[in-house]
Amino acid sequence: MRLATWNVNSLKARLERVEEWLEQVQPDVLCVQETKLGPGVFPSMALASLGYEAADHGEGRWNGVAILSKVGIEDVQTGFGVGSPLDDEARLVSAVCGGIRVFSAYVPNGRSPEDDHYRYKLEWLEALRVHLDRSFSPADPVVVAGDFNVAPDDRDVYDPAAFEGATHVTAPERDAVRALEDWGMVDVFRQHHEPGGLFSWWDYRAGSFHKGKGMRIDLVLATPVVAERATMSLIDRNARKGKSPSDHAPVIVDLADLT
DNA sequence: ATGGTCGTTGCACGA
Repeated sequence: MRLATWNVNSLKARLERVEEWLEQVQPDVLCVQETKLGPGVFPSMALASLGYEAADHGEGRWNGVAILSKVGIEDVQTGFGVGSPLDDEARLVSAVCGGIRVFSAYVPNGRSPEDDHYRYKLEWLEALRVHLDRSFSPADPVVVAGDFNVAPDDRDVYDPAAFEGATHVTAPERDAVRALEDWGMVDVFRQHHEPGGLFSWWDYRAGSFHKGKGMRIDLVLATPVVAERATMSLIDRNARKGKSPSDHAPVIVDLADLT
C-alpha cells in the first residue's frame, strides 16, 4: 500500500498537476491539505475517473482537507468531533482506508510566536493528541499525515540560524509534535533518512527551491503496527518543479501488505 | 540586493 500526503495549495489551481501526479505515482491513499474548496465544488468526478474515492472536508477560501483512496474509504469523520471551536476551520478529516485509520491534517501555521494564531496552533496540536488518546490505542493501525507546520529538528530547516525566534521551530511546537510521538506515533520518513537537507516545503519567493532553502514540515506519523510495515519513504521533490507547482512536495510511504 | 511569489468569492491578506 502506497500512502502519501501533499499540501496542494488549492486543489482548484492544482488539479491538473495532482491528476498527472496520481497517474504517475499511483498512491493507494493520498492525504490532501489546503484544498481551498467550499462545499459542492470538490472534483469528485475527475478523481473518480482515476480510480479514487474521496472524503472531502472543505470550508471555502482557506484551509480544507481531503483523503483520496483506491482501497476503500469508510467511516469518514471530520474535525475533533466534540463541538470544539477548534473545529471551526476545516483542518482534519479521517477515514478507514485499507484497514488503517488515516487522518489528513492541516495544522495551523502559527504566523509568529507573538501572534494569537501561534497559541491557536499549540491548542490545535494538543487537541489532536487528546483526540488520538481518547479514540485509539497506540496498538491500533493509525496514520496522521499532513502539513504540521513544524520542523521537528534543527536539521529539518536549511539554516537554523535563519529561523531564530520564528514559528515552525520553537520548543513548544516541537514539544507538541514530540507529545504525539510520546503517545506512540512514529515519524515514518525519519525511519529511513538521517536528518538534514531533505525538505518538503520551499517558499515561492526568492528562488528558495533552487537555492535549497526549505523545511521538512510535512509528516507521516504512524503507530508502530503501521510504521513497521514501511519499506520505503521519500519526498517527491520533482513535484515542486515545473509549471504551477504547489509550494509543498508530496511525502510518499510504501507499506508492506499484511501477511 | 534584507526582497523576491503564490493563492483567493482578491484590489489585502494569509502562507
